[in-house]
Amino acid sequence: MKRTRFADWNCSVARVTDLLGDWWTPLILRDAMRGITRFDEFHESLSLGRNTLTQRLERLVEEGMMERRQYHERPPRYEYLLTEKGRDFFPVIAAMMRWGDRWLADGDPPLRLRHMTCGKVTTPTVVCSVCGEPLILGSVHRA
Amino acid sequence: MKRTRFADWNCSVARVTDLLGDWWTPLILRDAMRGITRFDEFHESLSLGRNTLTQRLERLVEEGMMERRQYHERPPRYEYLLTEKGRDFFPVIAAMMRWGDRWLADGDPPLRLRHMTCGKVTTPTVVCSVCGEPLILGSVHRA
DNA sequence: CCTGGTCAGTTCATCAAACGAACTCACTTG
DNA sequence: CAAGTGAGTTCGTTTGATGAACTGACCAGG
Repeated sequence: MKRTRFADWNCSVARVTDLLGDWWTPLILRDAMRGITRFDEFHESLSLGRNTLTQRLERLVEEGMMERRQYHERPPRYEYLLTEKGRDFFPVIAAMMRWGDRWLADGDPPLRLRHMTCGKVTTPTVVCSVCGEPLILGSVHRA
Repeated sequence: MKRTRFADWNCSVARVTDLLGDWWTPLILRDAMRGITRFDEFHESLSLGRNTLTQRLERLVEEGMMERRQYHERPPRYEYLLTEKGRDFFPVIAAMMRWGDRWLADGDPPLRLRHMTCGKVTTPTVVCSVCGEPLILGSVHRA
């Protein structure tokens, strides 16, 4: 029995989950956002099966979130770089970090972020694009 | 062989992924945020196996993201309500929607959100908590 | 030349967990 | 009584992760 697919659901969350709702893909993306590009680096960082890593990287390339760039000719060697589409997933990762820091951290969060523009230690905050107020559950409804 | 666990990783994204990075949990949370509370409603909405739904709801209760509230005594009947911890996951879902709307939608996004405070159709935006500028990959680094 | 190391996969056997159907139990309703 | 509802539980099958090993194409050094 094939795993349930959500790609055709008329719902963004379902479609995102279909693409990225597995154990490894968010972590691969996080690593890619940290600058990791090569198969071995991903493998070392995450310690997942090589077949699983291969498959996930392929999927991310297929979906246009990563591209392969050849960095060595013989033998052909590729690195995996985030596309715009892949980089644009950063706010999701940031929101996850925010939630995890608040609710799953034992003490200090594992990692603090500094916003380079204002120089301050920052907390990713999801806000309304129009008025800038933080969006919380209950403050939005279907348009 | 037991699935790799990330709960002890010193990394928020990994911990969040350990808890929520499975196929169904984000969708269950989305449905809960839409107001669904009962076992049958979840089951109907998502069409997943009843055992899988049971297990996921249990996990969410264990993790303190949902609580069971008895709404009928004989036989005992429970509904599943989001806690503060569960509601605070909304920005992650919103960020996923934002990304999905932009990159996975064929035409119009399936769902537009209206922000009740300002009354406008809104786009969830992840910003710096200090200066309010949108956070994109590359604009933050480790503090 | 050979050997060993590196890199990026590929293969394979095993097992956990999803899947989907059916079942179970305790009620309620007609 | 039978049928329906709701919330699980059980069970057999299949999928896909896991972890180890293998493979092939190089390169470097002896």
